[in-house]
Amino acid sequence: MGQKVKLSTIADALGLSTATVSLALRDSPLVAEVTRERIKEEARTSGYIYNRRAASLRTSKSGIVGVCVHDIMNPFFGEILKSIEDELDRHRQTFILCNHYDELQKQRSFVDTMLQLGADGLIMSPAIGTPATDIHLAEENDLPCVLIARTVEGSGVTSFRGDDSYGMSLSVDHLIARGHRRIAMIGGTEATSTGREREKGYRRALETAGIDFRPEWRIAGPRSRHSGFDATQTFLAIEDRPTAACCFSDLVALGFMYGLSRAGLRPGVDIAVTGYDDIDEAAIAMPPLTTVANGQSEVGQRAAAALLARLQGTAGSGVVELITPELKVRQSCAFDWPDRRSSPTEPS
Amino acid sequence: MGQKVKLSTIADALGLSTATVSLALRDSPLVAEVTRERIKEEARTSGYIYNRRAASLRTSKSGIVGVCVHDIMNPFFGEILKSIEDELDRHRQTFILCNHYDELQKQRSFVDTMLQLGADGLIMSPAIGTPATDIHLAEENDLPCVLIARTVEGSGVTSFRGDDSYGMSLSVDHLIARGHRRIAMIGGTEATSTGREREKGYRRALETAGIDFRPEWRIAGPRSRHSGFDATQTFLAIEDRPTAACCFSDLVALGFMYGLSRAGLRPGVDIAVTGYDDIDEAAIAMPPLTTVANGQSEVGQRAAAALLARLQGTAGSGVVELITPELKVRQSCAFDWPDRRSSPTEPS
DNA sequence: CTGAAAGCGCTTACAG
DNA sequence: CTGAAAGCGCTTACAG
Repeated sequence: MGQKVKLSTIADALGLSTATVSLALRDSPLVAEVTRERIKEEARTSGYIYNRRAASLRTSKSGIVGVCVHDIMNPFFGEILKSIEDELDRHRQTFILCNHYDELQKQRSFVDTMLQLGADGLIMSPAIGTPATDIHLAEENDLPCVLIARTVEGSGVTSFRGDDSYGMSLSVDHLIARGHRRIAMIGGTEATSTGREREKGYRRALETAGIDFRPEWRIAGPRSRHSGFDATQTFLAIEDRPTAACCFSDLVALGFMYGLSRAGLRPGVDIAVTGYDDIDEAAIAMPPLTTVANGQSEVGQRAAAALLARLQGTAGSGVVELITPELKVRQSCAFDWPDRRSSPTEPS
Repeated sequence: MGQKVKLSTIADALGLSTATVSLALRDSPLVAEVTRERIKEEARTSGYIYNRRAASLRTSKSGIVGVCVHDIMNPFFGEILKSIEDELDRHRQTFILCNHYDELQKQRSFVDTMLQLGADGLIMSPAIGTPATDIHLAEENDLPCVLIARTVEGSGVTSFRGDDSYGMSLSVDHLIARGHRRIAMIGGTEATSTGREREKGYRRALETAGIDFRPEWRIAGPRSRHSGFDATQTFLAIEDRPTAACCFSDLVALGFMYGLSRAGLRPGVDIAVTGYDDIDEAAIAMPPLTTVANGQSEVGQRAAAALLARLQGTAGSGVVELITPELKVRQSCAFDWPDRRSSPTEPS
C-alpha cells in the first residue's frame, strides 16, 4: 500500500471532482452512467475504502444502531438479537452489540460511546436500576431509544415485551389443572419489570384458584442455569414441600431440573416443573420442558422496525407494546397427580 | 437542548481557544490547573459530548477494536469474550462485537465496516473457509488482526488457541484407561482447524492404544447442542455399538446425553460420554460431564494483550500460540445414578 | 501557558 | 451532467 486512497485520489486519477466521485459511488442519478462506471471501476481497482467517520461527521448520520442487553449468552436474547440484526441488515444499518451484565456503569459507558460515535439509535434491555433520566439523556441528545424485554417507568419511550404476568399465569393454571396445590415460584427479582410481572401472574393464578400463597414458596433471585441449580436446595428444604415449581425462565428450570436429578428426584415425575421463554433447548431437555413461548423474534423484529421508523421521523407510540405469550405443553408436568394426592386439608 | 455544544461552544463561553479546551479535556499538563478545572466544569454543566468521529478523523485512531466470532451464544466464546472485554476496557478501547454465524459474507461485511470506521484492530475466530487473503486485506489497510480458537493457514498472523489434538487425546486416553475399546467421536468438521485437530487427537489416541479405528465411529458434523441430540440416532444405529463417545464440545455432549436419556439409556452408565471446553454447565449437568478445560479466558486475555501490543507498535509473533488444555474428570464416564432412577416420562 | 490556522475525508448546496 | 468551495468538530504543529 502506498498512500491511502480517498475520494480525491480517484478524482485526480480520472480528472474529475470529488463531488462527482462522491455522488457516483452512492449511485446518484445525477452522474452519467458511463462516468459512474468508470468511477466505480477505479474505486475497485485502487482498493478505495470509504471513510465513514468523515462522511458521518459531515452528514451527522452514522448508520450505527447500538443494542445493549444484560446477557447476550442467554438464548432468549439470542433470538431477539438475531431478529434485530436481520431487520437492521435489511436497512443497511450497522449494529453494535453490548453486554451490560446488569451493571449500570457498563450501560452508561455504552450509551456514552454511542453518543460520541453519533449512533442513530439505541435498542436496549435496560439494566436493573436504570433511571428514566438515563433514557432522557440519550433522547435529548438525538439518540432515539426503544426498549425490549424490560420497561422503565416514566421513560416515555416505546417498549416491546411479552405479557409476562399473563404468560406466567398460563403455566400456573396448567399446573393447577393437573392437580397441584402447592406450587413454588423459582427465580426472578423484584428489581426488574419482568420479575415483578411474572410474580404477579403467579400470585394471581393461585388466588383465582383459591390457593393461599405461602411466602416460603417464593424463591426469588435465580436468573441463570447455575443459580436455578443452586435453588434446588432451598426448594427441597421447604416444609410441606411443593409438588410443583414454576420457574422464572427456561434456564432456571433447566438448572433446577439438574438439581432435582442430582438429589435423586425425577423432574416431571416427582416434581412438576415449568420454564419460561421456550428456548431451543426446552424441546430436547429431559424431560422436555413445558414452558411459555415468549415471542422473542417478534419482540426483536418489532423493536427494530419501531426504531427504524423513528429514524425516518415517525414518532413512537411511547407505550408498552405487549406480545401475547403462549403455553407450550411438553412432559415436565406430565405426572398424573390426582392418583397420588394425599393432603385432604387442602381446599379444592 | 438548544444547539449542540462542541469545543468551540465551551471556548466561547470561557473566552478561550478550542485548542486550549481540547488540551484541557484530555488532561494535558500544558494547560494551567485552574483553567483546566474551569473548562471541565463548563463541559459538565453544558452537557458537552465529545465527538469521536471528528477526533478520529483528525488523529486516525478510533479507539475501536472489532471482535468477530461465529457464535456469541456459545458459552465457550462467552468466556473468551468476557476476558477480551476486560482487557480492552482496561485500555479504554471500545469493543465492537459481531456474530458471523460462519458465513463468510457476514464476516467480510464486518471487516469492511471496521475498515470504514477506522477500527484500530481486529480479533477474530475466522469463519469456515476464510482465505488468508481476507486477513491480508485487513492487515494491508492498517487493521492489525489476531486470531482466536481457529487458525488460518498462511495468514501470517498470531493466533491463540488450545492444543486441540492433545486435549482430545487426553479424554480418549481416559476412556481407554477405563476399559473402553469401541469409542465414537461425535461432532466437529474437517472445515475448521479445531475439527481437524481434535479428530487427529482422537485417532492418535486410538492408534497408540492399538485400537483399529472404524469409519462408522466418526460422526462428523454436529457442533451445537441440538445437533448433538440429533446425532444420538446415528450413534445408536452403529453396528457393534461403541460403549463410549467423545464429543467435539460440551454443547454437543450435553445434547447427546439428552438424546441418550430420551432413548432410555443412561449417560455415564450405559454409555460413557466426554465433552470439550469445560463450560460452566458441565459441572452441574446430569451426570456431571467429564471434559477438557480449554483455557478460554487465557485465550481471550492473551489475544487482547497481543493485539494491544501490536497497536503499541510491537510486532506479533505471527505464529500459533498453543494453550495447554487439561482433563476434568467428573462422572459421565462412570456414574452411580441415584437410586430411584428409571427412565422418566416416556416422550410421545 | 494560550491562540490562530490548517487539515483529517467526506457531502452539500450552489453555479454553470 | 460536472466542478469549486465551504464546512462537519476535532487535534496538531507552530507562534508568541
